[in-house]
Parts: sequence; C-alpha cells; structure tokens
Amino acid sequence: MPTVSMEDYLKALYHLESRTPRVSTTALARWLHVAPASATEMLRRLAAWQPPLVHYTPRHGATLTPEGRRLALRIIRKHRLLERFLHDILGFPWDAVHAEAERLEHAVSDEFIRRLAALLGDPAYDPHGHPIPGPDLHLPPVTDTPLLHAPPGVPLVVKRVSDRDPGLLRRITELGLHLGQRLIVLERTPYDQLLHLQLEPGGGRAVVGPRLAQSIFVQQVEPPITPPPAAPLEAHR
Amino acid sequence: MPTVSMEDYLKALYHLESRTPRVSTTALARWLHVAPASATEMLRRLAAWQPPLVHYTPRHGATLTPEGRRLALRIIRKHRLLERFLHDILGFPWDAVHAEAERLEHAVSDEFIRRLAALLGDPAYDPHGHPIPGPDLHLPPVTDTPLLHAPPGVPLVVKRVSDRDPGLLRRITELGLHLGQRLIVLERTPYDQLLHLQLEPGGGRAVVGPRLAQSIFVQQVEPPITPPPAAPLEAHR
DNA sequence: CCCACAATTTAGGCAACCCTAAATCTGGAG
DNA sequence: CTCCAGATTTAGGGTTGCCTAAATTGTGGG
Ligand SMILES: [Mn+2]
Ligand SMILES: [Mn+2]
Ligand SMILES: [Mn+2]
Ligand SMILES: [Mn+2]
Repeated sequence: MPTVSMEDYLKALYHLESRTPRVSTTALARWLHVAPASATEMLRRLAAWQPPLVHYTPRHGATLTPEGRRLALRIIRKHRLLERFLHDILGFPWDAVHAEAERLEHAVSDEFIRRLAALLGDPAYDPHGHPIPGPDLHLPPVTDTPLLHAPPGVPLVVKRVSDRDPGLLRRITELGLHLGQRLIVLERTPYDQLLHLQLEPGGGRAVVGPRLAQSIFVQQVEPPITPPPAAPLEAHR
Repeated sequence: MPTVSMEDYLKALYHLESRTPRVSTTALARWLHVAPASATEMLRRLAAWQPPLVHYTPRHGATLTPEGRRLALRIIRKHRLLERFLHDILGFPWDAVHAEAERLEHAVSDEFIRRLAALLGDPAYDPHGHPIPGPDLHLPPVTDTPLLHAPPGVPLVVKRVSDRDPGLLRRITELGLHLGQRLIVLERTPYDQLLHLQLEPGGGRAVVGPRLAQSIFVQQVEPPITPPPAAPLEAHR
C-alpha cells in the first residue's frame, strides 16, 4: 500500500544507488523533476514508514532498506514486463513503451504480472535490454559498458540502451542501431569525442556524439570459435 | 486530464442516469461508497470544470453534460475492453476482472486501447455481457430484462450479469449459469419470490432468490425457425 | 582555521479527496 | 398551509504531494 509517488521515489532511489551508495536529496529531486523540498518531504515519509523503506540521515542523503529495495525491484519487474508486453504484443514502438509502463506499473496487481510473465514466456530482458527481475526479484549483474568508454578496434554488440528519452531512442533507430547490432569503434575524435562506428556485418558507418555514446551500452563479442594461437601468459600484477 | 476520482464519479453518474435522469447526491455517494459530503464536493468540481461535465443544481441532483457523457463512455470502453483482455488473454476468472479493470482503466492511454481493441478483434461485449462502446462511443440499446421479471414458461437466454460483486458471480457460476445459457422459469414461489429454473438443453434445475434474479438479465429466445401459423394481425392502437 | 556558498531543510501555501458533525433546505404528510 | 424528517450542504479537519521563499548547515577553498 505505498502510494504511486512513493513507488516512483523508491524506483528512483534504486537507480541512483547504482551510481552512489548514498543518494542526495538534490540528485533524487533532479531525477524525478521535483523541487528539492519535495524530495526531503518524501524521504522523511519513507523513513517513517513501517517498516522503514529508507535509512535517512538529514543533510547526508538516504539509502534503501532491504524492504525498500524489495519494493523497488517489484515495481521494476512490473515496469519491464509491461514494456515487453506493450512492445511484443501490442506493437508499440520501443520509444513509446516507457511512458506507458510508467503509469501501468502502479495499476497492475501481482496476479496480473504472474499471468503476464507466463504469457510472455518469462522474458529475461525488456525491449531496451534491461534485465527483468525474476519472481524472486533477483537481477543478474550488469556486464556491459557505455559505448563512450569502449575500446576501438574491438568487435562489440549493443546490449542495452537507456529508455527514459524517446527522442534518444528514435535517434538510435535512425542510425541503424538496435539491440544485438554488432559494431566496431573505428575512431574517437579528439576534443569533440565523436565516435566513428562500423556497423557489422556489412553495415554502413555511423557517427555518434558523447550524449548518445553514454546512453548505449555494449559488450565485447565472444572471441571467434578458433581462438588465435595463445600468446604466453603475462604475469598479472 | 480529469483525475482518477473524477473519472470514477463520471462513470457512476452514467450508470445511475440509466435509472433516474437526475442523479441525487445520496445515490451517487452510496454507489461510490463515500460520504454524501464528498459527493457534493465532487459535483461542484465537475460543474466548475471547463467545459462543465455535469449540470448541477444544488439540492436537486445532477446530470451529465454531453462532454461528461463522452468522457464517461470513454472510460467505460476502456474498462470493458480491459475486462475482455484480462479474461480472454490472461485467463482471469470472470469474477476477478472487474476489480483489476477498475484500476487499469485510468492508467491506459487511448493508443493502448486502440491497439488492444484490434488485438481482441473489436469485441462487442465484455465477459459479463455488457456492450462495449465503439471507438465512436456508440452503445447499442439494452434489450434484456432482469430474470426477476421474466415470464414463466418461456425459453430464455442469459445475456448479461452485473459484475461489481465477485461473490455474486461465483454464485452464478456454481448454479451452472453462464452467458448464453438457455433456461425456462418453471415457477415463481409466492412470498419469498424464489424462481425455479429449468436449464436447457438437458440441464438440471436451479433455484434462485430475488437478489440473484435481479442481477441476471435474460432475453426471450428467438422463435423456432418454422413460426407458428400466423394469427390474423390485431389492429395497433 | 574560517567563512561563504551550495545543499538542504523549514515554513507556509495550494489543490485534490476524503471524513464527521452541524446547519439548512424541501417536499410530502397531515 | 404547516411543519418535520430526511436529504443535502456547510464547516472544519486530516492526508498526500507538490510548490516557492526563507532559514540553516556543513564543507572545501583560501
Ligand atoms: Mn511510475
Ligand atoms: Mn526499459
Ligand atoms: Mn476506476
Ligand atoms: Mn463487466
């Protein structure tokens, strides 16, 4: 029986905790597009909840309690399964599903989600490549890195894109990118940090700026089946 | 941009108007399980809306304006399509769909409903036999009557059941009744108004009290294909 | 080591919903 | 035609969630 707002704050706290263990009032307020005073007020409420959903030390930020984290993951599971449904079954474009799921996640029951998950075949990822917490709320560790920091010359796959900005997603589509797209960073230009990409196989080229490159997450492609002759192992330090 | 509460009040007004053209504060309050003072307050709000959603004369009840009726029908369309989805695709039992749809109806976008209607094949009725307003919000006129007032000895079909009380729906199922079930009223007992039913074809018997009989709506079965020899037409007055 | 300034909280308000208790109106019985 | 019981509104409050403006505090640069 947390309210819709409380659920959105819990989700925000969960996302922000992946960057900094303690979440500041300002970061929270900015993420949710509310005034800092509103975030302060909500943190007090979440800390006063029985059982408490955050540990809140005035002037020193907040952390989710285990119970807070559990609730956050429950909403995230609902959100991502709904996105899959909206995309796969209703045919919404991938830049439209987030906003719709943002409202629905607070309206669907646990029973609804159980049935939906079964209908969808218990998918492990949402349409943007975010992992979906299982019924036990477990999440696999993240193994991808922002394209921005990916090494040049190495074969990569697009694993995940951030999903809060529809314009960004449309731009990504325009460039010919999508989940599973293979590519190689050809060059990183100095000063303006543009990335020149070679899309594979046989795809074209694309240039992306740092804004975009920060929102696209890639992984190195597993090495080819016949590995190159093993070089003598270097000593690890 | 009416709120969730406003939408629920509009829907309630729509339902109550089918009984009495002017809806009283008390009737509205009772329907929504709120205090009369709360209904008064909301009626003022709805009347002050731009454009006004009700005509409200203090102490003399309210009526929906055309715009209010339009919004009510839009929510009812969402509600009933969602019930079909929950029932047909997610497999919810028919006594569970109403409560779930009651929340979802406020969270889904028009675009969601367009796509859902297409997926479902533009159904005309919800799982309880209520007609679903089309995209133009048109509703067919109701032609069924409460079983309570149905004539004995005549072949009938169950066309519609009221859906707000899950216990009622479960009871109806227990009795072997469902939409499309054919039956004949064998007898109406005096004083306690019990109806003895013969379920067809080849079905068993059932006895229902007035509470139930008021919530089940039936229609006479079309006459058999070879009509009885036409009696001479009586003059209409 | 201090102090200014950025971050944060406090104070005070507003809107939507809901409630109970007290006033007020109104239509129908007599 | 009067009057009263029941329907309805008004008065006064509570909660959630948001805001702006003012006060406060903690810390990092000097
Ligand atoms: Mn949300
Ligand atoms: Mn997503
Ligand atoms: Mn509702
Ligand atoms: Mn229904």
